[in-house]
Amino acid sequence: MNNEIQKKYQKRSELIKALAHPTRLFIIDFLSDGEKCVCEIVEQVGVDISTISKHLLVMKNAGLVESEKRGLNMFYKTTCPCISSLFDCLESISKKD
Amino acid sequence: MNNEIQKKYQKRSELIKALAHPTRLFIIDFLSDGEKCVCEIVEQVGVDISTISKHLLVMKNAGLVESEKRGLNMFYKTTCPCISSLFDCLESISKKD
DNA sequence: TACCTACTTGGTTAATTTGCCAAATACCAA
DNA sequence: TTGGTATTTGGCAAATTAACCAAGTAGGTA
Repeated sequence: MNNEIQKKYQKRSELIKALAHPTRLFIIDFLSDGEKCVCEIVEQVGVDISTISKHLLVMKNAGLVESEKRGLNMFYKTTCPCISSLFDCLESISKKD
Repeated sequence: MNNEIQKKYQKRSELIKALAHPTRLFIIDFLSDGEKCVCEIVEQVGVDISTISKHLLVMKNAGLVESEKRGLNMFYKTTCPCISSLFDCLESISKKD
């Protein structure tokens, strides 16, 4: 792999890594019916708020979600409607087991 | 997240993790025009053959590729034609930067 | 101001992943 | 059987990731 090719797949893998965690996948699904604030996500997932905040940062850095502060709350929403079709593909692989 | 939900996203993340490495993504693309033996992959990627072998095992365990031995060679091919559409989705996110 | 709530960041530890080398295995040919 | 090629497996060190707690920051309210 030359340098340019390497860079292409590096970038692609960074995006995929940002999805590659059960909690982050759950959050993506949870956000699919509209934006949520951090405390709503924490309530659903049931881990420490700092852990959720870091997961959200990972996804934000990857461009998967975006956030907006209103009052005391930080609201997160997905940036990409195509994500769900991606999961359809993944599910079809899973079913082969 | 209750136990069943947890399990669902756990499984999904395992599949995604199997994709989440530049070398493995390259291999998936490289296999898209037909099966290849391990030494052909090694030649393209340029890392140790044991490293490639382990990457292939990760993808095989996830159901992303399958293998067949013929003579001295082990041939690998993808199991899922939908993978490339998945990458189209990912690229559309990447371009937002 | 002082205090409260919502969230982020820093720091530590444990677990997981990766890559290389060396050794083992599988198949083929002389 | 001896040896050679292709691949896998074991083992180890380095790098990365994840979870928690504690401390810090931002905005709202009394």
